[in-house]
Amino acid sequence: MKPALFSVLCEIKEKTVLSIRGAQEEEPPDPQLMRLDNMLLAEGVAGPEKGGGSAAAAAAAAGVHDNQIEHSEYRAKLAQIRQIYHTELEKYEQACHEFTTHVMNLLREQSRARPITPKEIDRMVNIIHRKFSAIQMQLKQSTCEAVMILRSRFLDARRKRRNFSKQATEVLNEYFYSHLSNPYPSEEAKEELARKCNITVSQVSNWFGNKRIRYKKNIGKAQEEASLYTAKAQAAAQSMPSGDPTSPSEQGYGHMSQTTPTMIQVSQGQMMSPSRHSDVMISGLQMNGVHGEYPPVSMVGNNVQSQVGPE
DNA sequence: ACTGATGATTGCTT
DNA sequence: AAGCAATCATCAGT
Repeated sequence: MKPALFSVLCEIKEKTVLSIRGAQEEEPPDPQLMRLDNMLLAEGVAGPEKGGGSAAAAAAAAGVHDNQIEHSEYRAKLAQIRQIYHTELEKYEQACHEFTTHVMNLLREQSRARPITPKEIDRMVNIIHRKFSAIQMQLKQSTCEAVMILRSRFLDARRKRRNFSKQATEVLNEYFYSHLSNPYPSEEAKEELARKCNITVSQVSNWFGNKRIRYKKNIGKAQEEASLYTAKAQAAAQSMPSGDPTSPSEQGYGHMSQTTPTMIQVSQGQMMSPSRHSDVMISGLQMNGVHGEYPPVSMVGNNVQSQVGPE
């Protein structure tokens, strides 16, 4: 009768609500879904709160270096995605719940006109669930994609490299050209350079690797640059007060006598630590020289994916 | 949009 | 393990 039916409905309703939040705990352990869930969990998008946002904000506020800034930016974006993901998820759960209730009411009314078996109800509810699970799946999918894009954009240094600051290039070039006969800095020298330039040792290694090969490939052009730096080094070594400290302007070369500094030219790199005092250069933070914002990775609409923007 | 410069990665050699 | 050579992907000036 009616009371019986009503209680059945209620029971189903409860089950519904419970099972929504654990779609993957249901029977079909959809491998795809599990993959998505695992990834979201691994990225910290799903799962328990982890004070991500505030930590990122704190890191951003605390100054620090390029890498860390980017990292914190990345985490901030991730937190954003996470939040949207959760609100969306909640929205879906709510909608599912409401819809189920609605259908229940409908069925209940129908039950006055014709007998409705619990099986039928079950079927209906299942259909609804499947629909909403599909939506959830989609949400998870696009969240995953958004995270992946974010990762590749922020964490893969190669995809988003920045040129070194002018001072850093200056320091590296000075070392390179004053050690042209043997442009292979030792581990300690690399560390020193890394410290001076505010980059990592492996970046120094990369730089010298690139420099050596590119110098070799185009000695003609490099020579001009070389003469510039050797002249600078000499000036610095002798601390010549007369001639102006040379115009540091990198592309100002051209005149400069043909000192043709080949790989052997510069005798011994004894004038190593010198110079670098000469020019003013951009004394401020090096990061204001480079571009500021990446593709607007903010604001997320309904679709989490829009979070990372096009490209 | 195109192009040269440049930092990073990959695969190979020594 | 370090370096070289080729290549990728982005930067930055035009």
